[in-house]
Amino acid sequence: MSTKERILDEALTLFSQNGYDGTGVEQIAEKVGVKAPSLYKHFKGKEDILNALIDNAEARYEEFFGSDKHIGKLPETKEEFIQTAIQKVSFTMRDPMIRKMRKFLVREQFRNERFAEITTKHQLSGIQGMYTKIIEGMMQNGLFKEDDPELLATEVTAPVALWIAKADRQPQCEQESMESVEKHVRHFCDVYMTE
Amino acid sequence: MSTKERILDEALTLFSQNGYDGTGVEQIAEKVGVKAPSLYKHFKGKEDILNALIDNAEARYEEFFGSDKHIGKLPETKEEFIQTAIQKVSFTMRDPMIRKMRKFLVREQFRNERFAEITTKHQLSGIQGMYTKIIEGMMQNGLFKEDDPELLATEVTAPVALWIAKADRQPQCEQESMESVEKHVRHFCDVYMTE
DNA sequence: TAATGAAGCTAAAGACCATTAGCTTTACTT
DNA sequence: AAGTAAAGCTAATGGTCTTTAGCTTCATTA
Repeated sequence: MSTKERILDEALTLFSQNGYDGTGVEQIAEKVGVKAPSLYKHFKGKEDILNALIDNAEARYEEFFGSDKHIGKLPETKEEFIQTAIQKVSFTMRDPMIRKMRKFLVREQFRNERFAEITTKHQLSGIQGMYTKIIEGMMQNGLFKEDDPELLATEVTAPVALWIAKADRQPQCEQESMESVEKHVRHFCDVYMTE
Repeated sequence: MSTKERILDEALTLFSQNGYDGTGVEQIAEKVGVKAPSLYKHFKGKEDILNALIDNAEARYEEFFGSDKHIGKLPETKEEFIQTAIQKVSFTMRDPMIRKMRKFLVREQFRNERFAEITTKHQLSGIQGMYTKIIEGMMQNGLFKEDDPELLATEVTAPVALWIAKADRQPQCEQESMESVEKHVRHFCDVYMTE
């Protein structure tokens, strides 16, 4: 990993922990194993690092949710739907990179319009759009009762988003959150899926 | 309003806009109409202001959700449930004080455990607890089908929380969010309420 | 081999910021 | 009327933080 990438990596870690204003360039440099002025060989300034990170966040979004590839094959049974859903949540909640990115966006979402938009994309449009398509497909296959797929996508993903946010704040609740998620998803399936 | 209260008021406004680290004591003083050193006649330091604000947030939570008073009388029809729900959301989304408090907590939730806990209370326990009791009561009155009231409370409140968060980030979406809320609540009632 | 440019370093400038010291005013109390 | 305490002010201190200037090293290339 190049120094430039290492700077971005450590900056993201620190920004997600202490926020942009709460992080000094010296801290970033120290984590990278370099003195602060050396950062300026790679970035024009502190804000340039921030902008590079948000560029990455946007690119990551496009890469992940830009095409329909990430949907994969549609679940064919209720249990398969539940299992893949839980597994996705567990991964999203625990993966260090995704976790850092999420906390970073939550912290900096009010900085300007661009941050706001990208946060909405990551937090709402992306995952809800994905589940809209999955449910739509499964509806056509007769696995879901006829209903508005977008509405159902919101209803299944929104509680999950709140529990993930809680686990980000209070990591000791991670297990508890996962249990709530499973209970919720099962209930959702009982209500909206066909037998 | 006393100077001390005015300081807290302006500090909350600025902290919700620019964050704690992004706000200088001089800015607070200027909004109050006073020079920065005068703040120290009322608070021991900048962090003391922050702590007073979080004390207020906690007190406000206890006052509002501590007793069951805030539940009021149970809705007696589907339409009444929908109307009161929408009205509560509209108020919560638009009231300037509540909005500032919410943005403040979202921004500072990772500062320490106390902030994390109070944010969870405001964002999850409070409103979900309220709806758990409302739905529970209405279930006993035969207006809701038999189900787990806590689960239903989560399912009706979580999407609302996400739309409110979106409207905080992107105020131009406020109307759109309210429409989504209404659509969602109506769908929720169609599914879980008796005829 | 000489030249070049990338990437590091030290030292320091310059801005900003929270806080303190010490003075003044004002209002209330005795 | 004298005393006192609250609440404001100016000036300044000490610290931190971002950024720049200028030097060194080293690898690559002409």
